[in-house]
Amino acid sequence: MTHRASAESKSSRPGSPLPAVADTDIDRVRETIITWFETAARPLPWRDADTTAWAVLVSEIMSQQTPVSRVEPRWREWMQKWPTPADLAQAPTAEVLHRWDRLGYPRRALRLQEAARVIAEELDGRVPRTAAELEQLPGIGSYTAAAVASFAHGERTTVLDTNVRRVLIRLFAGRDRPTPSPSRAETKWAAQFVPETEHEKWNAGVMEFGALVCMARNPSCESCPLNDICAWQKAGRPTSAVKAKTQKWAGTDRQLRGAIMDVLKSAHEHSDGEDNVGDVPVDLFTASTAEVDPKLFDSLPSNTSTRVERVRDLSADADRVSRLIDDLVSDGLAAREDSALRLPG
DNA sequence: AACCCGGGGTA
DNA sequence: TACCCAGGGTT
Repeated sequence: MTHRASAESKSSRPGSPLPAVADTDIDRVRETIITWFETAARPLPWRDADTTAWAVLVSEIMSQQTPVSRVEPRWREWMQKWPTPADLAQAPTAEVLHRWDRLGYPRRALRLQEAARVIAEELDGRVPRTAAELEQLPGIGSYTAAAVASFAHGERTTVLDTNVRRVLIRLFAGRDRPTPSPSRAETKWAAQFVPETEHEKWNAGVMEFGALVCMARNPSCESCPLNDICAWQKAGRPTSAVKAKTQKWAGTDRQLRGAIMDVLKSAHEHSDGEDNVGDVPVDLFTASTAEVDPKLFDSLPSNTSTRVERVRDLSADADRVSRLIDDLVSDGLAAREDSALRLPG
């Protein structure tokens, strides 16, 4: 009980109040989560004791909005190819995007390289140690800064990802899911759970608990070691009336852009060690979508034709394709001089 | 606060 | 189909 109550006013609208939490419950939850984590944690490679801060940072960027199972193989390849910030800083951007593969949100790869350049060129190759400093780097927001500071450097931060938010909201607010984005009040509220010692175990543990027990969809409440104090359980596990709105995908620029990136990466892969690809894929797009010499496909990988057809299927409008390609160039996703669009040879 | 940014697995 | 996933950035 006590004076902890005031972290929340009536500010966070749809979610309503974050309740005061009794000290006994805080102790119970900390102890339970940390104990559970010590036996149930997945053996993720970036949790190994000898993992560098840089490698931890890469794992966190890759994991943004991306399931861990898909990240692991890419992360292993990256860390073998570019073990230090200086290595990634010097890599051709086209190759960086290619090795990002299909993890999604390729801007993350660009920003990771930008961050690598800042670290290599301005910070003497050292990953910043505090969350405040980390957050100054491109592509690193409040979550990633807190996570890297905690997991790589042992700083006592409040790591608040979607898992942590869901676990705490269920346990103490009795709701099934958190609001779309955390308020400052929620971050402050969540901070009270982070213990003085073993804070890395808490941060990693409560995240893991959300991923393996208190999942968004079919949570394992039957085997949950905290279901006796869970406010959501006591309330009968109600579901939110308001459903999160999901973005359209089919037919959007987003889908078309992804298809274009797919072709560019395919062509880049084929261009390794050769010099005959040039900017053919771009010509395929910017030329009339109605008429393309089939011989152009001869110099490309066998599946490029299929990929280009996919782009055509998504848009019969050549201007739209051109515009998206221009956007990709201006966004740096296909830098002309750096070679994703104008392919290396 | 609202919106944009990929892609794949799953119910 | 809709939802979910170790979020961040822009307007």
